[in-house]
Amino acid sequence: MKRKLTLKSIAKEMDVSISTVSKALRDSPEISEETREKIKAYAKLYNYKPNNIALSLKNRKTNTIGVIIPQIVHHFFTTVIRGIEAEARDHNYNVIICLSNNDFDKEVLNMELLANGSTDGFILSVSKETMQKEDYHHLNEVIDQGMPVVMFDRVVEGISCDRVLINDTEGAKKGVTHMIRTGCRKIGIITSEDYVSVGRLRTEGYLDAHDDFGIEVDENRILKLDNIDDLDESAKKRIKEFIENNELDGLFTVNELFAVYAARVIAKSGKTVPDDISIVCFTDGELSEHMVPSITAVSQHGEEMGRKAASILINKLERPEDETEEYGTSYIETSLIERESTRKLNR
Amino acid sequence: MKRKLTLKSIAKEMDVSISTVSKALRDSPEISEETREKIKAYAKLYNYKPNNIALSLKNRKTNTIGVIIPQIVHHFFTTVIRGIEAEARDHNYNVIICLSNNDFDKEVLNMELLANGSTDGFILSVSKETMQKEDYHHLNEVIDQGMPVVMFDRVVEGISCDRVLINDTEGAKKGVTHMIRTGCRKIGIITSEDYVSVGRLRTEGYLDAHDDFGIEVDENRILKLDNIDDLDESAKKRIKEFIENNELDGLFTVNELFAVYAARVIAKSGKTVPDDISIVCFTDGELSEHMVPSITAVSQHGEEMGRKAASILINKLERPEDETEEYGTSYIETSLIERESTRKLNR
DNA sequence: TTAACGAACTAAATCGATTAAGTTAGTTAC
DNA sequence: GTAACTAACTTAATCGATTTAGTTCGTTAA
Repeated sequence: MKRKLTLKSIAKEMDVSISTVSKALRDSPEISEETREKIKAYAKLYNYKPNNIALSLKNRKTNTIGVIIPQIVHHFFTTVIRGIEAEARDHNYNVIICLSNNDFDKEVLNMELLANGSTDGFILSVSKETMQKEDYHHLNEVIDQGMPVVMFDRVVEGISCDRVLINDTEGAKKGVTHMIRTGCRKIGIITSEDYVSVGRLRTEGYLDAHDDFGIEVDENRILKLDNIDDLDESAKKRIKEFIENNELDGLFTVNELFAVYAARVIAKSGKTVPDDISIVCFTDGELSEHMVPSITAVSQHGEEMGRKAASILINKLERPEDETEEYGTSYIETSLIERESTRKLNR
Repeated sequence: MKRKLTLKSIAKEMDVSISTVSKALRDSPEISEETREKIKAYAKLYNYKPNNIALSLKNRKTNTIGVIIPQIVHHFFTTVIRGIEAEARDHNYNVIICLSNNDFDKEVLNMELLANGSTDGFILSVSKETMQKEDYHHLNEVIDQGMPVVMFDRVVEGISCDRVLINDTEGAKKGVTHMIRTGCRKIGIITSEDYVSVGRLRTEGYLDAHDDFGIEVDENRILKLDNIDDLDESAKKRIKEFIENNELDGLFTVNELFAVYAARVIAKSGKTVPDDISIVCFTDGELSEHMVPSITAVSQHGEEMGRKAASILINKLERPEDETEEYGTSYIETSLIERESTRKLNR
């Protein structure tokens, strides 16, 4: 086992001072050509790499972005991370990912941990528990210390930070409009209670689409579930009843899981998709792509979202003196991915 | 914006030396009860937290585990990460996740980055490109510097490190045996070329199961694809032909994607699952769970695997003087999750 | 009376890097 | 001949923490 090279060890070996080594490696004109070349050759030969920890301490800059997300298992988040990673790499930043598992305490813990010198800023999607508690002291604390924060997807109001969102209303409207255009007139929606922002906004899009075509909305065709993240037994039961008790010819769901389970209920009831009933879901993931029939989906463009969030954060980090105290909200456009669960549009 | 507290700023404020503050906060008996309490009260009031970077530099220990994985989009990896996180948290370690995107250069880059002071050790699953290149200099380098490494799932030989694997052969055997027991006699397998270790081992399990029951294996029923990670067009084509040209009553696949696509081909051909043909796949994920019909799967117990890998690594980190140079391989048992794609066993 | 001791601190080294502020020796200018 | 200048270094401060090795002063023992 060989010990890692340091400036000190090189200096000793080459019989010069530490600063000479440092300057030589950074091509300072203060050091003679000859000495410079000699030191650089030695460093290269033994593969010297500066210690990042020491650099971070000295520079009070880590060049690292902290990402805190509720769960990684969601395909959407993995695409967002990919976007963040890509943008970060382009600007020489590293990315540290921490999972909150939708747990408030863990979110706080992770932030405190990373805030103590490990990162320069944060990109985060707040956990469900945090939203319910409405306790944002940990966010305010890091912001107060001068660390920029960018929230995405699940954002809360009243925090001094930038936001990146998808246009939920517009996206839902696109999906529902597509069903209307392809002949559906009795479209149901499986969404969340209004206190979950994405649920509320997507429900709005559903209503907007109907409005545009002058179609009356039947309140019975709106199912609001508590939990938008999981598909538990009670949700399954309510979805089953909802589909059995409504004569639907179209169904919009705010996530993939609801759509997949609904498709299962529909298949068992002997109806076919899309002939008897069309399905469109929010979120483009593996499930909707691979199901039989595959499900038409409103894509959230997670990668683009990640890139955007990272780009905003890095921008703030690079010019910290732009303390204009101005925060913006960026919207990522959605797009409809037509698959087998909807009829073809006759143009 | 308020600046972060440091020992220095506290010392100045309280008119004592830095070391007094440090000692007081660590409850050293060298400091009088009175001073200690005063300093601790102040630190608590203003929420002092030591700077991790400074601690890491001083202690030459980061208490951080670096995790390098090919892709996060795989449900399996997300479960492994959850296990690593859980075990790490229990032992006061942090986890940094880096994605290699199956790219050799990125794997090397990530390792070098993290090795320069950011982590104490590594848990990794090598990228496909690395396996093909058989270039492990980056692994040997960090190991040479005294950083312990634990490989999981996709491991390579000839590296001085511990390994955590699932019992691939046993798992495949379980799946195939289940089909044989439920009456299948013409079972096909969609696997990878033998150079991908998991593919080779799972094929072995398939053969073993047949052996046990004295059933002859027809070579035509074995399909070996190049790429086990994606389902590209050429893979789709070969799977389609494979199923159409074989009179199968059972199908085992080494991943979910192959199974899902096969199910689609089978459905289109008018046959039904499991009545005409049973399906079992390796890897328990969201796809197999939610498909209609849902697919019986060999679960890899990713979380357990992550915990095990982290536990081994942390153990090495905590007692570095156990330089016995002995490395072991741990196996995680698989289990069969019976779903709708196989017939029920008559007991 | 004074050496010895201990309580309660402080000073300084250290981790590994960067960099402003010296230092030394040789060259140039007048 | 010497002041001024410069090339090529070195010293030392700094980032924020810990820790070993002092320091100071009051108390105790002989």
